[in-house]
Amino acid sequence: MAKPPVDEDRASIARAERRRQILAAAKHVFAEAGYHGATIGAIIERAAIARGTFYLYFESKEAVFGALLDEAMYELRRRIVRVETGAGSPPPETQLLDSIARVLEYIVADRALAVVLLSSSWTPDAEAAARLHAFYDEIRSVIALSLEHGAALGLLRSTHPRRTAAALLGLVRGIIEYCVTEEIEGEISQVTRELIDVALRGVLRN
Amino acid sequence: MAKPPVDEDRASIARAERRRQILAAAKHVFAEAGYHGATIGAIIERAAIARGTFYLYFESKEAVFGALLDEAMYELRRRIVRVETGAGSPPPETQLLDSIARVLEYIVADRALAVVLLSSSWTPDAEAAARLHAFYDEIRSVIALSLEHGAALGLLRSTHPRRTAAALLGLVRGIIEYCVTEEIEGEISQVTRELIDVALRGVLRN
Amino acid sequence: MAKPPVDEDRASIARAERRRQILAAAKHVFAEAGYHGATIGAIIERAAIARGTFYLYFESKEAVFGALLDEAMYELRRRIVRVETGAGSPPPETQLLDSIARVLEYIVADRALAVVLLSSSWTPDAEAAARLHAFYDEIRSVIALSLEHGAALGLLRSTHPRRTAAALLGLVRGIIEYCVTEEIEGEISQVTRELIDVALRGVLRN
Amino acid sequence: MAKPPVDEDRASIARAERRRQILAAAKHVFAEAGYHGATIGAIIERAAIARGTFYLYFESKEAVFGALLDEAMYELRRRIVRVETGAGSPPPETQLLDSIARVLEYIVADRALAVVLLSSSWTPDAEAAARLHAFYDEIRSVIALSLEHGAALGLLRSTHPRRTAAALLGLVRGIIEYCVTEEIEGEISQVTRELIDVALRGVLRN
DNA sequence: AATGAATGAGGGTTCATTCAT
DNA sequence: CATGAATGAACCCTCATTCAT
Repeated sequence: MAKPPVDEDRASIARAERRRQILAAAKHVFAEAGYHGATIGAIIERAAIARGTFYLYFESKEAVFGALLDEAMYELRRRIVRVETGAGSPPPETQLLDSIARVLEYIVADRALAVVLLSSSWTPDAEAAARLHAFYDEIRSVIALSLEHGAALGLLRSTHPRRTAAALLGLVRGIIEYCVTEEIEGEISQVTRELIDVALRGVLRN
Repeated sequence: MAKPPVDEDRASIARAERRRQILAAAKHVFAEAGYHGATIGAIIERAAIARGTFYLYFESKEAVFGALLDEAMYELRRRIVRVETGAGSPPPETQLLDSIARVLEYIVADRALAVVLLSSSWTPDAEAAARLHAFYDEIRSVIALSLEHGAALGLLRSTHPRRTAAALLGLVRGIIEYCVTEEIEGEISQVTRELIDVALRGVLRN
Repeated sequence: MAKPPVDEDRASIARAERRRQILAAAKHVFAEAGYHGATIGAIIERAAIARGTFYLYFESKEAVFGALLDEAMYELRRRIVRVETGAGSPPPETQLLDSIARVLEYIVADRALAVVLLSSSWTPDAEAAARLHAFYDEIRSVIALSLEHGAALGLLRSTHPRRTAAALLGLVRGIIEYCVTEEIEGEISQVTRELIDVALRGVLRN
Repeated sequence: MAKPPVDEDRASIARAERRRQILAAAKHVFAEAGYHGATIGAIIERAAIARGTFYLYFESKEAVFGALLDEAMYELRRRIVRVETGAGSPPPETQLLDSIARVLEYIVADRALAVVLLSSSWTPDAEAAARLHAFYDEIRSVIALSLEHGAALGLLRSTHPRRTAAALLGLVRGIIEYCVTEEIEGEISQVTRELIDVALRGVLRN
């Protein structure tokens, strides 16, 4: 009674491993060529598997792309927490800083993923594009709510929440793009702090 | 023989007109489908020309895309001026605001162009991507220089110039994306003011 | 004013010619390999055209097959006329004989077409199969009606019309298959007469 | 050691059983999709066996198809007996009727088999097609011989034997197709009698 | 004996590009 | 100059077959 389960486990672990391997290959190919430019040929070459094997793990090119996005979105959502202002909570600024730091660390550590997330908002056909779009919308909403909350508490200035949220999301994406392009790893916390500083206090001296 | 030159002019004007017509069609197609997703078939259909005619005006698909970027970059460069601090110059904030307003007006008025510029930074193959990349780098440099300048004059806080520039560029792109997606036209000046406000003073109350 | 129309005509004639050429090639390939076994590669090789050219004339493999069937069914329908029994009409037997002779002549002259029509009633997917099926049903109905008509007039024996019609249709198909396989051309009229004879009077001596 | 043979028997029985199971599954799949449209995947799914297991019992897709035909042809041959005219034999008409009734009963009871037999005469590649072709030829010969025999005895009219045989084979196939398509089971004997009647006496009243 | 993951040749289709008219 | 029919490389995907477990 011991063997079968072990075998099944082994098999299922191997399968999961294979899947990750293909996903990783696909991520790089999508990053380098974009959704349409990416070819199954490139993916399987990078994953060092046969053509047919790919379709054992993913139904289609679209499906891998979707899986990629889903995974990334899941990881990102995990790292973003709404700012709490109850008694005993850490100062809002710290909470915000932590969320962003977690996101930046995750993304900057995975250049390819960053490229996919930053670039694919428009290109791929329908489905996936819509999903990514919805994701960004979700984040903008979180930011907008936080801004309104902060304003209500008198912590933040009163601005058009969604517009400002869009600007701040862009700001973060700008930094990510920079970090990814410039190979700046390591002192993410420093970058994060600067980022927050610009967002909170602007670039003006006073 | 006075005529030929006139004929040539007329011909060359007609030719330029045709070229614009193709470029405009291509812009929309690229915006809707992305670089790889766009097809010559879609472009010529929209431009209402024959297949062969396209190749009379552009060497290849890559070439139209390049021309599109070049034109846009030219227009954008025209609208961005370095902030001057000499005596008699308008206040720096005003100058900055004017630059951004001009850029926003141009871009938001041409949704398709905005989409192409925002999305294509990674996708198309090599050449054009590099050019767009270089363009964004150039803008980041302009911003970084302005930041350093402002800091030297004691107007701005001292920050890591390129990093902050990247953040600010992202901020502008975030707003553009928002305006383009949300169909907010008309009160661009208002949006611009808000944008500048966030950039200069941050979201914090004090 | 004379040229353009002529050009158009020439072009449209050339186009029709090309289409026929592809249809003919497809007919042979379908006859040799069946619907699924047929490949576009085989068709274009036989038609001596490039892969893409095929798709300039037909939307898909299914489409050529459909066009093939439609054409054949049109030709067959033209050759089948309901037996008339009004005063002054030729004797029913003669009319029947003429219909069948016309059908046999058409089909036996085109071995490949015969094979396609005889074999494809089951295989190809859905659409075309249904169309062919409906066609055979239509013919069975014509036969059944004629049988009922003949019985009402006291010319024919009273039998289960649809069952007998199915048997007679099979009889004709059996002969066609035989003629096509055995390379018997030429004296079709003789074969037709025999066929009718068996159908009308059976094989029994008295 | 008395056991091994028993084990072998048991094993060989089990093996034969498995084989039948696969054949049955294959028959349905071939009937539904045709030779080329049928996939090993569909067969093993229907047989509820693993992919590799299939190849333990059949060398290839072609091989199952061949086995299917062989089995069917064997069963059909068993049911067709040449008409005997010796003293003490049952009347020829009865003998003929019995043969056909046996064939019809066998075939109509197995719709899938009927479809395979009726449709696959042309499609599958070479080998199997030739075998089925040969089988039909064999039947045509039996019929032709019977016709000649009957004519020699003065029972049947004198006709071109092979041509008439082809027509009669077609007639039977037409009825089979009808019975299979129209879901008419049960009173096969009635259908058979009608069939023979048409074949022997034709549709004419006199 | 049984399994099912892996393979890769080959199928249908698209589309950037050319060239005779 | 303009046209659009023709081309064929390249793409995504399927499926018969193999082989390590």
